[in-house]
Amino acid sequence: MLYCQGESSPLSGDNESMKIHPRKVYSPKRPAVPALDQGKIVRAALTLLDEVGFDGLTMRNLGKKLGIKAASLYWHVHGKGELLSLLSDEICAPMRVPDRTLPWREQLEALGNEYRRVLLARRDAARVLAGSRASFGPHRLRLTEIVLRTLLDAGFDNRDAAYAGFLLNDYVMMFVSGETQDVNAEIEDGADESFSNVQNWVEVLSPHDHPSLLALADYLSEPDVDERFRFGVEILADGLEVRLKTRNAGR
Amino acid sequence: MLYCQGESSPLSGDNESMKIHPRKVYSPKRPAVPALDQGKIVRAALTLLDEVGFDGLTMRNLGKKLGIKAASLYWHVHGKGELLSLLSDEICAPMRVPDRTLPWREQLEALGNEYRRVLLARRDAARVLAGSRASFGPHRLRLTEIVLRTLLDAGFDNRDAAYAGFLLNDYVMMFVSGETQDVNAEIEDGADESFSNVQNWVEVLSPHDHPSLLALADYLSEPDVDERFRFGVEILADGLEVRLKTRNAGR
DNA sequence: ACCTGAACACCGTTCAAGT
DNA sequence: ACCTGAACACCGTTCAAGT
Repeated sequence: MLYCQGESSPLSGDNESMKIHPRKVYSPKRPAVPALDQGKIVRAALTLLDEVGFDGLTMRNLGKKLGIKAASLYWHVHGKGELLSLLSDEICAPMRVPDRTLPWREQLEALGNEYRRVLLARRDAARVLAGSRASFGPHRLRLTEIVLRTLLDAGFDNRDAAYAGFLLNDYVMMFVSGETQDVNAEIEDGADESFSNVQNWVEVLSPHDHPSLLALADYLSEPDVDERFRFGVEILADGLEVRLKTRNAGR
Repeated sequence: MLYCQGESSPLSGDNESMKIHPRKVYSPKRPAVPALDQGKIVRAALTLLDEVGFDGLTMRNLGKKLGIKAASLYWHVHGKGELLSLLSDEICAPMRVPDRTLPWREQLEALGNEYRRVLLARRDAARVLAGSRASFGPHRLRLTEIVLRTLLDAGFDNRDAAYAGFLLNDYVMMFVSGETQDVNAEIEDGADESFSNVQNWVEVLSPHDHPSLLALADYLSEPDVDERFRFGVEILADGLEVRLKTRNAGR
């Protein structure tokens, strides 16, 4: 098996520990267990995200989904920013980790593939991650720790390992952002005004000004995204390998 | 000189051609020359962007800046989406192009540097580009044409050239997005709750769970962004060079 | 043809007030 | 402690009406 499962998030479980004694001796007018908690909010936000996408993920819609007023959310969460950070971390929770005994190159490629898989699993995940602040949730910390460890084990020095970690992270994020962005959203309009369409795109461009663009049109219209992703990972890995070799030859 | 200046945008000039005869024989109650046009809107939007940033760039603020009602904008522009696309292209207008006689590697590096320079020149430029649709404005077409031409001239086949073009574009975009994002926005609060601060960041992490993260803390807090950018470009170029050599050796 | 007034259907966030 | 009502200060966009 290529991957090892990371420890499962507390959110993934049913959080039964809080429900062992649902009604205590307290005055039962108000339930001792509050209706809302951060876990419930995050879980509801995730399913809402899958249903309506990033633009539909609003505090008000989330309140509606939970059957409460949007204002109530602010008791458990500082604001939408914090919610997005929590979501970012939760989205990365199912991230599996490659076998440590594999060569560093394969580990790195596996990490890239897994990261992409996890981001594609949830709707608009890349936008959520991009919209949230720096990543200090436990799952993302675990992830970057493993990336950096892999690079250090491979023989990179501190500086190169840190930068390479950024690079891999940035590449996957950007790639998924790009492939997720709906360029195909203007097909509903029957109007022939679909300018940015890839269909007539080629016919509009002048072969005098844009010969290369036209020559490469087949590949610019994204016939095989997976292939393009693999290409990028390979370039990165090759580049890093060069770096590693010249470094070691130098000393 | 390393760069050649691209043809200047019509927006950069004063658009005097429209003002030669400001008052025609028409009934002068309403000016024959309309108060608004797309060029004026885009130019005003750019200066507004520099003043208030991406979040402040709203249709209503833009209308205020132009001394008109926001609704009037929709006569000249389909919506905010189109405005962002126009801005994207205009932001890329000052992009200079490297000398074609240089080796492809240096041309590529120069293109990366120039692209970053242009994006850093305007406030929140990366967010504008990311927020807008696929890039089919004249300036961005010119830019990608040159990138692809450089790669084709270097000897890459169509597929690799196309993918490598994506890769370079994505890298620079993502890098600038990252370095532009204000992680330093929480300093105003005197509260010791600044969790995502890089200051106490190191003290909070357990050395048992995150040894690599702690070991690389110096470089993760971005001491030298320029250096990190150069690192990434170098890795990409090295990776592409490997690709090119193995391809040519294979046939 | 070009611009305005006025509205529609939303946002995130705050805060006194309830229980 | 936890949730609601009601407001504040915004958004993008539409569209009949003015000139």
